[in-house]
Amino acid sequence: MTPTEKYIEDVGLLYEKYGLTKMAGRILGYLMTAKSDNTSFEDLRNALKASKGSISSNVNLLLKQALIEKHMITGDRKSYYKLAFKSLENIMEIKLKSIIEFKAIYQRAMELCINENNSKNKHLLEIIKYYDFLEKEMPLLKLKWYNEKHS
Amino acid sequence: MTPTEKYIEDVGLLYEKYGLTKMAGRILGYLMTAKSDNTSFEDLRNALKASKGSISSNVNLLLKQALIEKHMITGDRKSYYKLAFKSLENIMEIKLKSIIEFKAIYQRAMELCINENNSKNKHLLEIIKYYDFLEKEMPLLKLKWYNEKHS
DNA sequence: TATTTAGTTCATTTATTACTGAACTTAATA
DNA sequence: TATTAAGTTCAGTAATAAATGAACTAAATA
Repeated sequence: MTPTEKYIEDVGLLYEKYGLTKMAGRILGYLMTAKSDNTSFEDLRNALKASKGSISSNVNLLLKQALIEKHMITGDRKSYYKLAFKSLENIMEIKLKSIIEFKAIYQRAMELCINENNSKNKHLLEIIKYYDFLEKEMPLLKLKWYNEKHS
Repeated sequence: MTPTEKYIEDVGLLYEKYGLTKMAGRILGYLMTAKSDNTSFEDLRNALKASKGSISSNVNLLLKQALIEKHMITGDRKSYYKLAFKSLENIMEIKLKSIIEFKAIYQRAMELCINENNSKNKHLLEIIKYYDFLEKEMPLLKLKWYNEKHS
C-alpha cells in the first residue's frame, strides 16, 4: 500500500467516524490528493477498486452534502469531480441545521416539563439559551472568517 | 405510546443520526423529561424496557462522553444518573477534538502534495487555515458564552 | 438504426453494530 | 459465611447499513 493509498483509507475511516460512509471518505481522500481537478467516475473506480454502484451512490451523497462538485468538459460525455470550493461554507450550513434540530428537541423537553420547577428545568432552559447563542454566533463567526481571509 | 414515550424515541433517533446509539439517545431523552434528578439504573431499565447489558454499556458511553453524570446517595448502593451539568462545555471540548482531527488529515494531504502547485493545493491550504481559525475562535466563543450567561 | 459509453438502480450479499440474556464480579447485608 | 443486590461482561443474535454486480436507462456516436 502506497502512502497515498494509506492516506485515502485513513480519510475513509475518519469520515466514517463522523457520519459518512467509508467509501464517501475514500472519495474525498482521493480528491484531496489527486494531481488534477479532472477526476472522472472511472478514475475513482480504478483508484478505489470499488463497484460502479458504490461510487455512484457515494458520489451523489457527497454532491448532495455539497462536499464535492461535478463539472463537465465540452465534447466529453464523462462527469468529473473535485472538492467543493465552498465546502467550508457548506459545512457551516450543515452545522447550523444540526444546532436547530437539537434546540428543537430541548424545547420539546421543556414543553413536556412545563409544570415542574426544579433544577432540571433550569438546566434545560440554559441549554436552549446556549443553542440560541450558537445560532446567533454562527453568522458572526462566518463573517469574521470572511474578513480575516480577505485581509 | 404516551407523549413522553414518543419524545424519548425521537431523542433516540436524533442522537442516532448524530453518532450515538439509539439507546444512548433514549437515556438522554428519559433524563431530559425525568421529574427527579435521582434516576436509577433500574428506572432506566423499566422506562426503556431494555436489557441490563444495553443500559450498562450505553450509560457508560454517556458517562465517558460526559453527557450524563453519576451520583450516589449515602446508605444506598444504587447508582443514580442525571444530565451532566457541564454538558455544554463538554460538547464544545468534543467539537474541538474533531476540529483537530480534521485539520490533521488535511495537513497530511498537503504533505502528500508538497511538490504540486495547483488550485487544489491553495484550496487545501485554505481549509487548514479555516481549521486554525476555528481552533482559535472556539475558546473565544466559550468565553463569550460565559460572559453573556453571567450578565 | 445499432452500438457503445456513462452512469443509475436495485436485489442480493457482506459487513458492521447494537441488543439481549445469562453467567459473572463485587460489595453490602443478614 | 451465605445471601442478596447492583451492575458488568461477553457470546450469540438481531437489526442495520454498505458494497457488489447485473440489468437497466439515456444519450452520444458509428
